[in-house]
Amino acid sequence: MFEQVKQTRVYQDVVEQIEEAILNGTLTTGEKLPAERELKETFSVSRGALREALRVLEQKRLIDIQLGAGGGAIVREVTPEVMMDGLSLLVRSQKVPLESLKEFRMDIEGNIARLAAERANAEDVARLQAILGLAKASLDNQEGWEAYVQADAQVHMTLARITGNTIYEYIQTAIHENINRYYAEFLEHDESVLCDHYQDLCNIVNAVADGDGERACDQMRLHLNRLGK
Amino acid sequence: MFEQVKQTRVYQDVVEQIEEAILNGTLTTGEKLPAERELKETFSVSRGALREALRVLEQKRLIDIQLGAGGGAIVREVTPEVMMDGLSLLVRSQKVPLESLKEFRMDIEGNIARLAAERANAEDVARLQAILGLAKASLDNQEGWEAYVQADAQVHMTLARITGNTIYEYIQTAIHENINRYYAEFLEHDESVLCDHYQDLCNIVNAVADGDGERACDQMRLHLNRLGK
DNA sequence: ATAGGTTTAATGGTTCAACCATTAGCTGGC
DNA sequence: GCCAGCTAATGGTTGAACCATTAAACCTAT
Repeated sequence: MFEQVKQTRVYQDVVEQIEEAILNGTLTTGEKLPAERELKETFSVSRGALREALRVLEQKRLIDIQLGAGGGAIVREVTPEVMMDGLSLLVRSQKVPLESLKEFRMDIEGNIARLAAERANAEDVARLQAILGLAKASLDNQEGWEAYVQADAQVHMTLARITGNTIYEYIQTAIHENINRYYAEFLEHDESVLCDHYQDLCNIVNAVADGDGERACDQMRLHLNRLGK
Repeated sequence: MFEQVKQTRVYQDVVEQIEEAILNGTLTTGEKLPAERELKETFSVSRGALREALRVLEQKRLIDIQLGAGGGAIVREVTPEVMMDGLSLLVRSQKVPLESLKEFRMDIEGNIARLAAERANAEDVARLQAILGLAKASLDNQEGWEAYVQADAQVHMTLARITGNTIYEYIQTAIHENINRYYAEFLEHDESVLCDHYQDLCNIVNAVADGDGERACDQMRLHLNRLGK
């Protein structure tokens, strides 16, 4: 019947007010909030409490804070980037079974590949093939895996961008920044493995070029499944 | 060639040290950190700076803070829950095209339905059918849409749980807490709409009962597509 | 007049000290 | 043995002071 009285902390109230103002558009991207010493009067809180609130908003990627005269809190643009921290923590904590992460990744990147295949135009395909060219060159010239890994990442990122859905773009970034970097360390560098890997990428890009979403999805999943061991 | 010198703030250093300790297991779930007045000595920072660090860690869901004697910061378990805040901000900001959100949701929930169909045992199916029974009853008895909406949410959540992948479970929660709640307000309450909606749920559950992943996925996507308008 | 340095003031970053509010545990009286 | 009240530990909050960084105003020498 009754709810537990929630513990109120003044900084939380400040966070909620500013957050609400940002999300509902009262505060717009790029706008500068008043100085701390002014804000603390507005909210009638101490500077310490206000600063705790600003720390939280900064952590949420809702504001940036600039130092010096004329500095202060500036409202950031809200983008799917805000989803990256969570996934990053999840991976780094290793509290979630690797299988679950792998499954999630295969589903996400499979969908990305499918959508990319359905939506890629000639220019997109050309860009993908150019990246493949670089990858092939770095393999042939024995430039080592450094350049190759970079090319691989670019293929994945480009596919995400082709979908035109920024959510996928940022999730792909988060995956690369976390999961993939982890695997990359254990990736064997011998030639046959890299060649298989390269062939996978070719298969995916070819499917995209053909506009065959299902095949692109399947090839991507095969590719990731092989990596995951 | 050179990198921009990053601005160092003492609280950030404290955050990183504690975060690292939590993620690498030096600090384990449930463990209690020393009192603020002790921690500030350990890190050689002021209590204000330390508290800013604790606010950030709290926001990241890495610690809980208890009040009173014997209170203090307690290390939380890291779960996919940490991903919810980002998605929540994204939806509330309305800065991301509804189409993108809808597409993302259809892909995620489609995958959930497919996995659930592939993995559901007899008990799972029985649970789903029981929920459908409640939904049907609330429709027949004209109990209004309140009970029905709740049953609908339970179907989605149960499917996510059946996948056995906690990432999907939490993403589904985030979706329900944000996207779905938004749509629910605009859902028409007239009988024919609700009946169509109910029929969708039946189709999905039937596909799951048959172990037909593809059909479950398709039905789920159809269902969501109809809602999105 | 302009280039270049210097001063000034605004502003975030940090610290310290004090006090309040909540809570767990102890203590003493019944 | 139990309950009331006291005590101390601990997070919550405040105010004041000072430091570090930055932008803008202000000189000064050529």
